[in-house]
Amino acid sequence: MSTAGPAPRRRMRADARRNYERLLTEAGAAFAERGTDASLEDVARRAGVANGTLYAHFPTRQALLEALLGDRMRALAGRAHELMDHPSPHEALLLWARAAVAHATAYRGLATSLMRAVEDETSELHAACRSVLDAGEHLLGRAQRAGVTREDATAADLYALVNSVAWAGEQTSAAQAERLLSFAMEGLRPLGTVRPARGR
Amino acid sequence: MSTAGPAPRRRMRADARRNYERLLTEAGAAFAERGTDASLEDVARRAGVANGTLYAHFPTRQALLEALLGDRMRALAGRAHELMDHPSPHEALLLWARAAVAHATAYRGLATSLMRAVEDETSELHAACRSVLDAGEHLLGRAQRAGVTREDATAADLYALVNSVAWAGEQTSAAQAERLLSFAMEGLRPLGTVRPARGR
DNA sequence: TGTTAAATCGAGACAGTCTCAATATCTTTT
DNA sequence: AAAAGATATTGAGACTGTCTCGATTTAACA
Repeated sequence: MSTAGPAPRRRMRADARRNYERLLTEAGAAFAERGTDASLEDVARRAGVANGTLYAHFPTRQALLEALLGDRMRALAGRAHELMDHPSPHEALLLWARAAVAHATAYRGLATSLMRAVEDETSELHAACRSVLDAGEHLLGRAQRAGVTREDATAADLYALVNSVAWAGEQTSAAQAERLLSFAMEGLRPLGTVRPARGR
Repeated sequence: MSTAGPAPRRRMRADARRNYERLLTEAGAAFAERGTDASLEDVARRAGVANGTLYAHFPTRQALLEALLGDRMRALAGRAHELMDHPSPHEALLLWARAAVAHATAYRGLATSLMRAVEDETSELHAACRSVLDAGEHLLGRAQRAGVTREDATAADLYALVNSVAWAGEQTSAAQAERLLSFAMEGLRPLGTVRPARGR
């Protein structure tokens, strides 16, 4: 639950702030149990508020997701920058990808929203998605410069890969997602090289 | 457009048969342009039929998909069996995976349905999905016995992989899907081996 | 306490899913 | 060729959901 709030130009009225927080709480709960397609009518009901109020605060579903996840996504981007110091560029990339998958699995249906939002400039989630994609690009670039990752892989590929794996995890199990991720990340190693017998 | 029809215990009435075919045609068109979430009300409208008629013929959306895709899916399974004779087990697996991705990309949203249906025994699509999964298992098994594919990969992994890639393709582009597929399939090679410099 | 800007309310317009009793249509039989 | 019987179609209706906007309420501040 973020404490940042909705970018208030001036301080919000007390009732507005209260409703904003309640809506966020209930939306988080609803998304957690029903996925990102949960009924917004229901969210408003659970927050004890008319649905018009929900739409006043969050004009779109993506706005709700941004409010719910924006901070965490920026933290994920930050984590990528920290990992730039990790001794093994390939390991760093794998660790970060794993974290990104975990993030994209927060709610059922989230991977789809994240994928849509990165393309759609008008989405409230767009900026957060971009920051994640850009962060991935740094890690990927370092791995490529170190010669431990295929040159033809792009940041967009990495973003799609992470979200695809998260999507698969939503449909089946976290264990399968982890296995898929390890396959795909191994597949990013350059062709014509000997791969370490232990996948680390 | 299948000519198999709806498993008629006895011959269908002429009007029923006509409506069945029309519904299938329009559903195919609607799914093609709107994805698998297209409005069924609209499908019925376009077919010039009341929506109750649609539900009489196809009790669920998945029933419609089975009628539309069942034959093609069984053909895909058949293709796997043909490929068992291919000289390169790894190449055979790759070729088949590519065909499976192409199939799962027929409609936007299809990958999700295919993933759901393989888990859900009550789905009308379940049997067709199983036959695809089982077919993949044969190809995968041969590649593993030949020592060109990781032992820890399962048929479920392959199924999930193919559908994840198809999903990514839906969200972005066929080109990116192809790249993701090639990464993942390379990643299926056994650890501790030298990989060919050209991905074939 | 009165004023005012801000926020909330909730009915209403619309679209979609799915069901089922009434009705219509085809097929078969005589 | 008409009636009987089986089969299929109809479309209104009960839901659930999205989203908007004019009327109303409420908090903030002098």
